[in-house]
Amino acid sequence: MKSSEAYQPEQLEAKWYKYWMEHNYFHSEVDERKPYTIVIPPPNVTGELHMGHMLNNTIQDVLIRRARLQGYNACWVPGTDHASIATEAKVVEKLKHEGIDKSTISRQAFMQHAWEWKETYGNKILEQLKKLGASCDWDRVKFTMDQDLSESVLKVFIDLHEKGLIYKGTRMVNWDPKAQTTLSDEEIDYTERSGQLYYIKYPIVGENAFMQIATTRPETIFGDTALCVNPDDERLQSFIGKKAIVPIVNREVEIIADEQVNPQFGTGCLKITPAHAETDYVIGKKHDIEFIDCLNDDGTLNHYGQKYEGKDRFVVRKEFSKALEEAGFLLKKENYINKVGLSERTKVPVEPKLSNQWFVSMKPLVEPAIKAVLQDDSIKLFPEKFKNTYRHWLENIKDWNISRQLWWGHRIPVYYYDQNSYVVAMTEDEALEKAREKSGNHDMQLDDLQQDEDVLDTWFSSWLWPMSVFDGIRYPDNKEIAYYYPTKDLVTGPDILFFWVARMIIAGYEYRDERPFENVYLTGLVRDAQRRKMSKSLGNSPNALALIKNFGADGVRVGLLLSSAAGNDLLFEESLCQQGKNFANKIWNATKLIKGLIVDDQLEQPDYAENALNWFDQQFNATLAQIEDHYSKYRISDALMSIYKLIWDDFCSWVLESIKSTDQKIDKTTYDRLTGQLEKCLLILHPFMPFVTEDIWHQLQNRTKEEALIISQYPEHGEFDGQILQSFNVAREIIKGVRHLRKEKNIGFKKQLKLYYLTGNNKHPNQLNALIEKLAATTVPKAVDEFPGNILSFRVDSIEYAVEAEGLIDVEAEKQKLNEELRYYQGFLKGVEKKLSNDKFVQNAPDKVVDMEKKKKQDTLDKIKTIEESLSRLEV
RNA sequence: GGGCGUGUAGCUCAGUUGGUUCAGAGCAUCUGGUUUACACCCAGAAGGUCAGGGGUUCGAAUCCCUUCGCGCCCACCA
Repeated sequence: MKSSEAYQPEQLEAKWYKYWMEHNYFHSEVDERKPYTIVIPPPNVTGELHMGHMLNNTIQDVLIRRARLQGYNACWVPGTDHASIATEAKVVEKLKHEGIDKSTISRQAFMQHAWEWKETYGNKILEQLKKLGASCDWDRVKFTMDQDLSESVLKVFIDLHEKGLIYKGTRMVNWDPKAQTTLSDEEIDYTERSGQLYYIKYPIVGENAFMQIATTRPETIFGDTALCVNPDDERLQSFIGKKAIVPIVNREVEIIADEQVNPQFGTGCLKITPAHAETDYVIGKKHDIEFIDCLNDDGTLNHYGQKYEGKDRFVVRKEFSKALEEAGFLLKKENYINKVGLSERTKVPVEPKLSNQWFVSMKPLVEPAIKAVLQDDSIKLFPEKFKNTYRHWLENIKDWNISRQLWWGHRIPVYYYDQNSYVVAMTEDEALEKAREKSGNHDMQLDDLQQDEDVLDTWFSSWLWPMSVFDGIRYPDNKEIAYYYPTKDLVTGPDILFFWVARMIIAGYEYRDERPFENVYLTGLVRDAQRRKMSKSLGNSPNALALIKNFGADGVRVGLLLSSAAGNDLLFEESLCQQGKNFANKIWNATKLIKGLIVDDQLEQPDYAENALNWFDQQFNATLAQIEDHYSKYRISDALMSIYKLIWDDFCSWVLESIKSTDQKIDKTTYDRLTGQLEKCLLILHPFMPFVTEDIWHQLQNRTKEEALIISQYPEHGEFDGQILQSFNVAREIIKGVRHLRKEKNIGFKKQLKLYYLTGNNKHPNQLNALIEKLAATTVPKAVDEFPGNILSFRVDSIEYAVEAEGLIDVEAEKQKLNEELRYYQGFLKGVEKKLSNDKFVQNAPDKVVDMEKKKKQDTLDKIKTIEESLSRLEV
């Protein structure tokens, strides 16, 4: 059966991946070659391969495989991120299923469960990457909580602390009541939610009057400690300095004034809840207002909530607003759309909360990061448009809250020896030593030390990744970091430009005084055909492994890359992968054709074969130059498209069709050159489709393991002969012209046609006659002074060609067609002449452009002439 | 609210400093084709007022203004 001979990726891919691994081709060690390093954006250790990973890692693999072929010492370091909050959430969930509540077990016990989880599931995503063909150096797998990386993290914490850049402070932070930890600003998604704006009366003390306030969060009324109006608000000025009573709570609070209050919004009067809102906090601080925190860490109300104590904030909102209404304090409710910050991980609304946390002062660190990207281009962003976002963030950078109230992660290396005094140290022993010295109490014991309960933000380890994977933090002078750093390319999504990319740059300059990478390729998001984000809840995210199974890794890789310019979102459809798979099949079959040829030493090389092969050599070089240009601009999909067309159109449709013979016999010269050309195609395609190319590479010749494609040599792009390309284009147009006539007049391909062209025009590529004869199925193009009677003509450039067409000519139709053509060119000529007779044009336009216009005029005149001649022939 | 970006064929996008015959590619579509690499294919064709309007210029998809549409980032008003 034919179908069984089609390309079957599944077993082949497994076979070749194993082969590469067995021969250690992915492994890199320091040597005298130039390094080309990529560190993987470490996926979450809990993660599973999704479309975003596929895209992103395919691009990295393309870059690293190409570098390897170009003779660089290519090193792609894989690894995973401990992802503290995400992983901890999963482990908590798992324990819950087993009937274990996190709060009932010790930190130590929890960590044991978490590590078990990591050991069991942590390598899943890396195994999936192998299926995709990722040529990572698997001897170098790193995990952000490995011993060496953890020590690096602590070392940096200690160092920054010594530099005075880490401090502990009370700030309004984002609190996730479900995970019960703080979040950084970047870990919050704002979404619009329809809620209600409650208008509430606050009676004035000693008067029969009241203030109106508008709030979306009546449950925070228990924390109200002031009311505030704008000092310039004439309507409300008279209330300033008076006291109001918080309804139901019955607390007397002062009415103060501050410019921050917007008189236009709501009632113009703001209730101040300093412990539960950013603005209120600022105003509260400024006016020295009492802080009342009425919420528990889990989002329920505390004793300040009176009878609502223990109830969730949203339950209280409902119940308490009802109570206000019943007591006559609620004036009205309005529907109101406001933006609510949701925790990225747990999806619950974030609660602003006053909290004592660790921070990094960022301002003193950012200068080199601004310079590198925005001034001297030592780090390039692709696409460039992200520079703006990057600039904006860095120039307005805020201090980084790095403490998280979690267990899974790097525990903060701070040890308290009394309420307010602490030391920072790598180990307990070191801490003890320092604490004894600092306190003067030399009898202090380990038990007297209390380590900070919090762990560090995940990104506090990720920002060191390009250095820590080579152990460049602990040992700044080690050979590996000196060799592999700075890395070459970073491929990641724009969503973590601040989280991660910018911070890596900051850390790179702070700790090595050097950029962590040269180029940052920011991929777009993978969306579905309706432009929706891929998500589990929508169920629109295809299963990555199933895709690979259906279309082959090569097919999926190509499918993803064909339509994904840097920074552009990718609208994923399976048909893209189908296109990729079809391409693999195409090359597979081209190989089958070539392998099926029978070399006959007696045969001479036919002219048409030489024509085609000569042309393809030039075409290959010209295309390769284009491809290199695309790569240099990180236009990966354009590079792929160029290769796709080179192989499919140029090699298969033109070269193979040219050399094909009915008896499958072929001369040695042609055969050798043909396989050579296919091999060059395989080399440049290999980064995109590693499996099928490696397989064919070995099919074409019996190669030793040292000759594997993956470590072979990338072709240099040489000069190319424009003349050869130009002549071939003319020949190709002639062939297409004949084919077009055949189609139009319904002339079968098997009928050989007599082909003429008018003498007097010496541009016809005589040397390609054999090729034309073969591919257009005509006689050898014959130069004549005048065409014979019954012909159909067409023009290539300004050369007129004709095939004999006895009995096929509809004179009227031909005339009509020619007249249409004539009208078009006459109009065109008019335009050109008008331009040329415009003095201003001739004066102002560069000579080159004017000459071009003159040539245009001449060409058009020539064309008109031939058309008129054709017409006059028809008149006879 | 502040900032950035974007609108080109049915879809996804190229289109360098304004200047070749510049309006392009891939996919999808239409027409014809199958004993001999591939129907996961071959050959041929059709598709656009470059979002609308105005301006600068000898010349505008490209530069400027404006209207409309879309997207992203930042800050957030209780």
